[in-house]
Amino acid sequence: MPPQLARKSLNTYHHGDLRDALVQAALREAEQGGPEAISIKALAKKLGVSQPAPYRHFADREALLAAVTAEAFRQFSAVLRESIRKPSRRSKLSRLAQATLAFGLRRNGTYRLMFASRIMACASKGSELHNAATETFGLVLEALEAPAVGLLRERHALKIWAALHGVVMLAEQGLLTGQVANITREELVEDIVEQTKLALSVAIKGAGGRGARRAST
Amino acid sequence: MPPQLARKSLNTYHHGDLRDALVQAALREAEQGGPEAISIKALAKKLGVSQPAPYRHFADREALLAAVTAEAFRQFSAVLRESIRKPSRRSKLSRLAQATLAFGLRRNGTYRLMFASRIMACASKGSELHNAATETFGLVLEALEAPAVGLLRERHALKIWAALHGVVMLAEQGLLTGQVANITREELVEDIVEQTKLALSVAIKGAGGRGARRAST
DNA sequence: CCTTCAAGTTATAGCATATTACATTAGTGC
DNA sequence: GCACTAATGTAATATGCTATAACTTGAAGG
Repeated sequence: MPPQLARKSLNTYHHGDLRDALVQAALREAEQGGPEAISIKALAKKLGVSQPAPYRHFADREALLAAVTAEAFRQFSAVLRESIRKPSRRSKLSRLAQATLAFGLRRNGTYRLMFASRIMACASKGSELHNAATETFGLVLEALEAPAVGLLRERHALKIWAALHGVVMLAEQGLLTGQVANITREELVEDIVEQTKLALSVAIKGAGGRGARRAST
Repeated sequence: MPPQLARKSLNTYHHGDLRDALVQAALREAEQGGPEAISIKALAKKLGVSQPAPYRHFADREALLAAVTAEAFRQFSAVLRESIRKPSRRSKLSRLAQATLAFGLRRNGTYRLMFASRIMACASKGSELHNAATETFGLVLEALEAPAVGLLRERHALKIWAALHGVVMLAEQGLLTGQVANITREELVEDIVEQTKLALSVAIKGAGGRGARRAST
């Protein structure tokens, strides 16, 4: 069932739910060609409306991209949440990390929409987009499942979050393959997971009951 | 001295060195607004030539971006090389890591050109661009200055390379600020450096003379 | 019924990429 | 010196995208 048939009636002048249809169609476009593949004109044509019609729902292309990116974050969150939900012999952190890698590679266009476009940088703090992104990060915190206090835990969540992000981006750019080592991306991610666990355990032991300011010195 | 005056004579029909002037001017543009700020038309106007003139030197916009990105990598390499050259009480790895962060934030447009655009992904293996990027990664390997064998060393270089990359990107997107912790980006980077050193030392001890397949299990 | 408003439409302006055909200059062989 | 040729520039133009302005349609409420 094509989405444009989801309009209220078949011969209407009005589309019915153009706003949502635009977001969904744009997400499909981004899936293939990334953020730059999203074209207002092309979307309008595909949905059978005139070019200026989308501007009734979004002030400009940026606004559409923001909405699409927020939706992408929600889908990403759902995938991550699912990865840490069901029990497994592997740790939550490992599952979330591998799920992140898989999402970043298989749905790379969507991933780039979230992390490699200028949209997030422009999102204000309370915006729908910023909230969706923050919620995603919350899942990393959850997956860490460490007996660490808030600050230490968040610190390590940030580190592994950044590292995973870096692996996905570099892998997609061909900067990981073709090196001396024939290490797979999955192995590298698993390595990062182990390294995080190690560092966290050392930090907990080292900091003890102190203020947990630093792991070294 | 404006760069367009570097032409061979003042009243010539031909520019003299349009190709290089385009790359330099484009890099300046990217410095401000990132890859998307590079416009063939605007560059031509700024350099005082007609719009199609640049197409004599670059097949299309992509080709220009590739050349500009390669130049950006060379500049990035120079900065990193300088950071690990002069002696200091801080470790080479720490200096390179902080230099990467500083470059990524202060010259973010250039940084995004290198790491957040689709150009690298399209670069073939022997291309000027790919070579420039690979050389940059070589500096990370060099900065690691560990008594580790090639494979283990490269593995950890990849991990810290990815993590630094992730920190820069997330920081620029505002996904690091506004969390519970008031940790600065510099502290986070230093933390990553320490974590890498820790993991590397453990891996060396743990793997010993074995094949160094894994750090765990 | 008929007013009103949200959500469409056509028409158009402006800007960017890229191509084609033509013009000019620099360098080379004679 | 001079003609030829290749490199490098120009003008004109086609195409595609964003965005705005002015007009039209249809549904919903008084």
